Amino acid sequence: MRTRTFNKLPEKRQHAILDAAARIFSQKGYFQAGISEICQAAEISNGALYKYFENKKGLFIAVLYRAGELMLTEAIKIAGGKMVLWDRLRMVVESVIPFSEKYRDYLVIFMDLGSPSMDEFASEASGGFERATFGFFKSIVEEARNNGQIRQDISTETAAYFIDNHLMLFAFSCVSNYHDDRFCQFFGNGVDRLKGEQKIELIMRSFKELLG
Amino acid sequence: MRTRTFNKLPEKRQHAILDAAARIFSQKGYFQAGISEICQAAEISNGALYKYFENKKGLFIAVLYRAGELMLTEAIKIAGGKMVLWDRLRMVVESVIPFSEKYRDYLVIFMDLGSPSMDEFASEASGGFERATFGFFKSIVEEARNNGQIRQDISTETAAYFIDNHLMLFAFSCVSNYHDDRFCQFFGNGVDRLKGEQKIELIMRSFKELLG
Amino acid sequence: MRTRTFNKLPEKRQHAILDAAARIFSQKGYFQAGISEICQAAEISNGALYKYFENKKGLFIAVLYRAGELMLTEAIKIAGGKMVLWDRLRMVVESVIPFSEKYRDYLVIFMDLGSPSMDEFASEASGGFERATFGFFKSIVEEARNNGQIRQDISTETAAYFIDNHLMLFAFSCVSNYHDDRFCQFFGNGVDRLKGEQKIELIMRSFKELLG
Amino acid sequence: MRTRTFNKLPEKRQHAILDAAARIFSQKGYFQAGISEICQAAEISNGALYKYFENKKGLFIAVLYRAGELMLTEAIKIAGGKMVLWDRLRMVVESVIPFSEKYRDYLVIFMDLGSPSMDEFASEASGGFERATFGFFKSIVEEARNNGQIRQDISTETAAYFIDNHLMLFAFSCVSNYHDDRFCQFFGNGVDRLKGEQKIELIMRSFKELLG
DNA sequence: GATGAATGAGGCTTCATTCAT
DNA sequence: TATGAATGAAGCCTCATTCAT
Repeated sequence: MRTRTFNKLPEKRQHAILDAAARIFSQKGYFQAGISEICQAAEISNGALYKYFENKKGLFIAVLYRAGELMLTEAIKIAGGKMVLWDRLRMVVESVIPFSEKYRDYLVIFMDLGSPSMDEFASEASGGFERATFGFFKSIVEEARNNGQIRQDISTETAAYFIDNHLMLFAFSCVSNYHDDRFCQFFGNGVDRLKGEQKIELIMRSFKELLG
Repeated sequence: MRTRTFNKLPEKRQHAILDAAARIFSQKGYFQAGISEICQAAEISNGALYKYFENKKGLFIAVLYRAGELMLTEAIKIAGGKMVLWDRLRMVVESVIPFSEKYRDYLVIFMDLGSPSMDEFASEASGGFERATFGFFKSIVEEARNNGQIRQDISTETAAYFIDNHLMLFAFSCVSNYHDDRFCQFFGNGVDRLKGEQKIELIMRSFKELLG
Repeated sequence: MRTRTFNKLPEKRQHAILDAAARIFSQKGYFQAGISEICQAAEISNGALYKYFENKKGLFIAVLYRAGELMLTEAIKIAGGKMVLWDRLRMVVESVIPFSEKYRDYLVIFMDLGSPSMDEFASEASGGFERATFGFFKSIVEEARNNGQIRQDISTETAAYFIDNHLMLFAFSCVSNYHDDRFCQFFGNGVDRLKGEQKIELIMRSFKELLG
Repeated sequence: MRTRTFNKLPEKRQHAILDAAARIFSQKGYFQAGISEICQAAEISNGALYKYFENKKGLFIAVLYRAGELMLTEAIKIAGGKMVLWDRLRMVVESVIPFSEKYRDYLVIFMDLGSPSMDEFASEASGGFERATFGFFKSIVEEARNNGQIRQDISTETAAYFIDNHLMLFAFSCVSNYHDDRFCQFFGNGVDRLKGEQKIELIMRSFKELLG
């Protein structure tokens, strides 16, 4: 574990380094991102990086963990309190845009994990987080059904998976041209881009139409 | 466009070369795939490749076009004839597995386009195909609504996007560990992998629960 | 085997490359010799080197084989014909100096194999050659004993090992300050260096005194 | 000379540090040995090392001096008293094995000095010690000749050099695979390794056959 | 048109040495 | 005096692309 020396840094500095790495990784992708470029962005020497992390892979995994941390923090903010399903979903959907703006880079990186060339990293990060979102959506769906807020004949898995898919792809559409195009082709005129707020309303309409 | 010389090759040879390239691209990803490795797989010389295609990017785009071609061919097979919505959807869903087996490599490459580091290629391929699937799903949804096969209060876009999402992610789950894990976490026990047929039934159930 | 491409080069070019590599390896030692430096000396690009040899280690082994080749060629020149022991030994001893001048670099490299940090290479080259010199010395010693040219009570192994040691260390003294110093401390006044011819006479005297 | 601060350390600590450095230097060779690795082995900080020694080279020279010291101490134990030549030689030969076991690392380092890439260090250490062994062997040879224990017609230099060569290479064969192989090829069957005691007898036989 | 050897810039990583604490 | 984090030059190797044959 080379991380000992990294963990000794002030937390702000740690985050600044991971943020810088995330920026480069998100811009160029893992394989195209250069170590020197990252070091320059992080304002550390090449040597320092290798004191902090075993190698490029190790750095990337640290960035993934940071991404998980941030998402979890965000999730916790959303998960608390009692709420009608639609309010809660709106809250979640609305949180996507500021999150995707503030933590764009981490979201992009997370998204990249889907690529098969990243398979070696996928297990490193996805497991915990996916399981968590599943649990969360499952519980709010069940509660909503018990309260008669959604149709009785919809199974929990179906609803939870549907919600998760839509949210994931919505989040992706906030940071990737490809997914934004796709979203706009379905919901827009295929030429102009939809704005964040418009997307939110469309997502919410989908939820209501299919679950309500 | 060096493609002229490529097009002079017998079609079988063209396909064999693209297939070989697709195999390597899918195994390693665009950036990690080596030109020499591809040439070896395609049984052509390095020099020949640069006679056929401008450069690595040009080769990749040719592979993308081939992927689009194959998907379109498949789509056309499915699109024909009159059919009840559920039968048509089942037909589509069921076609995913053999397609993902036969054209695994192309599907994987297509999947990689979602990665932001591939943004420069995304426009190259997605546009045409996405627009096509949208049109297709939109038309069958509208027909189904007219025939009372699905709920009247569901908008076409919502339904078409929902269907497309599910199919896309199902297809991805057939070729990517990451997406397979995700699917199984939602629908399985999170440990064992679901088989193709089980997935099909779960997808169909989702369609029926949410649209029906 | 990357060597296929190397073996396609004209033999002169092959030797020129190996000679250049041998020069740098002998000057700096294996670990201190830089690939780029070698390429510059060999007038080839870095890339070419890695087409010819798997890596630095592979290049070094090729140099070792070349050294073995040269020594064997030299040995064959010496081994032929019938001769009185003393004449034969003188011939061998005398051949050391021109050989050490012409193939200084290879000799130095061969010498370096004795260092424990080179253990991984030692087996690559020594085995065959050592065994060969042993066989050669053993046969001339036995013949000499049968002809009454040396004392009857000296065992073959003892004599062969003695001869080999002296020759080896003599050869080393021709290319290494350390061994030259050592030789001169024993046989000279410890300050001035002995010349090649003087060394030859001293070696021959040793042979005669101890074997004769 | 940073050595002043080093000399202030308790002698045990000094030896412990030099022993640790010797261990690493012998395992990896001078160029492959890492300063940090040595510091870890010596349980001192990187900074401390540079307080004790000017640089890597300075540390290595200190290790060489320690090696010389130890060898001299051993030599003195052997040199004392009056003894028949063969007994004295046996004593020397027999002392090689325990010495090579106890001070393996120092012996290996000493051995490495023969490599031309170490020429810059060779003068640092060899001079004094070689001169000493020469003096020692010369005196016992002369005494033995005066007592009629060896043949009269053997010159002092020849005998001393012969003895020193054999002892040196025997010592090397105790710590280096390369030299062990060489010894066994000459005296063994070339496959099995000879044990220490067998080697001793073979060395002694050589001495008696050639000098006696 | 086809070949495949050659190029050389650029990537990841190491490590002797320094210096603020 | 001791620490150990930081430096950054230099090392080995890869690979997209070119070009003589």
